[in-house]
Amino acid sequence: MSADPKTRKEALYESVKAAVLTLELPPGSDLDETALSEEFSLSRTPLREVFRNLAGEGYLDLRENRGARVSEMSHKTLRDFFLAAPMIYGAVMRLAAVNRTAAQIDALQAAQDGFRAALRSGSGKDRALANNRFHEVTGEMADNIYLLPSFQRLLIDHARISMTFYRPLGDDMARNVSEAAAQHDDVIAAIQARDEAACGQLAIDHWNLSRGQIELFVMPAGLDMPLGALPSSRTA
Amino acid sequence: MSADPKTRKEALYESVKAAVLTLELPPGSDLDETALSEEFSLSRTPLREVFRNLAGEGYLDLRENRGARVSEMSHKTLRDFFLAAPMIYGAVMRLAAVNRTAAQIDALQAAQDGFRAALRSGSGKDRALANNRFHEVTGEMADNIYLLPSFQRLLIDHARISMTFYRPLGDDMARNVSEAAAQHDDVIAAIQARDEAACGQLAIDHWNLSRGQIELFVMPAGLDMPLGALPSSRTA
DNA sequence: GAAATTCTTTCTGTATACATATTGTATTTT
DNA sequence: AAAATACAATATGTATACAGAAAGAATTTC
Repeated sequence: MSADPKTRKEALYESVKAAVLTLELPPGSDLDETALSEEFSLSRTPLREVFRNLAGEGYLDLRENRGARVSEMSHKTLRDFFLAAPMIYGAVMRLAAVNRTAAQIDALQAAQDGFRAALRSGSGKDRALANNRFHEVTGEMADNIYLLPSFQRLLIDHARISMTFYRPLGDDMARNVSEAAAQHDDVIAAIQARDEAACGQLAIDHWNLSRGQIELFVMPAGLDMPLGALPSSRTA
Repeated sequence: MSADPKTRKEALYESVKAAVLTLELPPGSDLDETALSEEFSLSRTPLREVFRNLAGEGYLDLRENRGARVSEMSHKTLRDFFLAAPMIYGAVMRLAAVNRTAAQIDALQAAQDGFRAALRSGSGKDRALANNRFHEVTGEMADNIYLLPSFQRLLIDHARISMTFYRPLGDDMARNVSEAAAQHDDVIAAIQARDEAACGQLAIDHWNLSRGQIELFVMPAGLDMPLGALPSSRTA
């Protein structure tokens, strides 16, 4: 483990963050202070500070006298998510087109390169993290301190929802992620061109793609089975 | 000071929060850990936890090796604020109409009673805090975990901006706050009626009233003075 | 044998001591 | 005298020890 305590805190922060986003730490799971403080060579004091930071950003829940947990996901949060996401995503994308700097475009392109690399050879977790990074950069570009907190919370659960529902299920899935990557390229171009209207439309398109994919798994097509195939309860 | 440590932490939290909202602690001012830990009979450990909570909610900024400061306000934050506020306020108001519970309506009415009481006999700080409380309740009613973080940050700086610009300057001011109170009454009625459209319109009206008042102070009418009244630099 | 209660163990919260970094001051040097 | 450097004082970050609360295990009681 690294010598510098500041680096070790950073490592803990990034580690927990990635574990939450990839569902390696599923919603509701408990975090063990003692185990983590040994793993990262930190005493409990700085470790608990990191927990509090992560709680403030929406990754963890801190319960009185009862330790830290990964923040929960429920039907309600899913509903809240679908309500809030289009508005916030649209606003962030439009602002990104207006406020982006040249350096941020490079960062966005780097994130997109990472995303495509994850598509080619990475795991589902790598893909989720790379996609998350891409959208984090758009948030930095939008550069509005009042929008960012909600946007970042949406990104957390977007990653987790995607990890839940985007499973490797053949061609449909492959086409979907490839389409998402193509949209990312369009987003970069529109942001570079400072085309606010195009960014607004791309936000909608990108959201619809994501939403459609999620809905497919939440509400799959009904099974097509002849009635007679099911034994009735009378014949028990 | 209270015996229960949990209560003392709560007291510290509320005290700093109110001081930030009322500009008693102006943006950028340093917080003294030692002084506050003595004042609230807390050791530095729990005190710093409270600081971290407040930082997560946008009240404070925590700088590495350099203590806590009240979060800054700048021309940029003011601009960010005017950009984000209408959208978020509108969304929260509409959702409040849809999701409010009966108990929350009572809480909202209580907040409004407190606001009117502050108008009659309270200080500017009391008014700002009571108004803040009213809008906090609308946020609770909206009940969307993704919108709340941004909404609450807006409320912090709305209170601080109002404290800066709404000064007791005679009849204009009195008419303005009285109008605001009347709008609050309309808001309660519309939320009670679950009238989402009316709430959306009231959000716009209420925002415009607030915005107009701020603009009056940011951009006052130019002085009307005859040219000859100004001594020219030649006559020095 | 099942339920309840008590005791033990484990974990969370707080205080304090110590290490490290920063800031202000005084001294030295040019 | 001004600037720079070294030193002292102060404040922040970390570790650890202790106190208190929750959870679990074992015993007792019905």
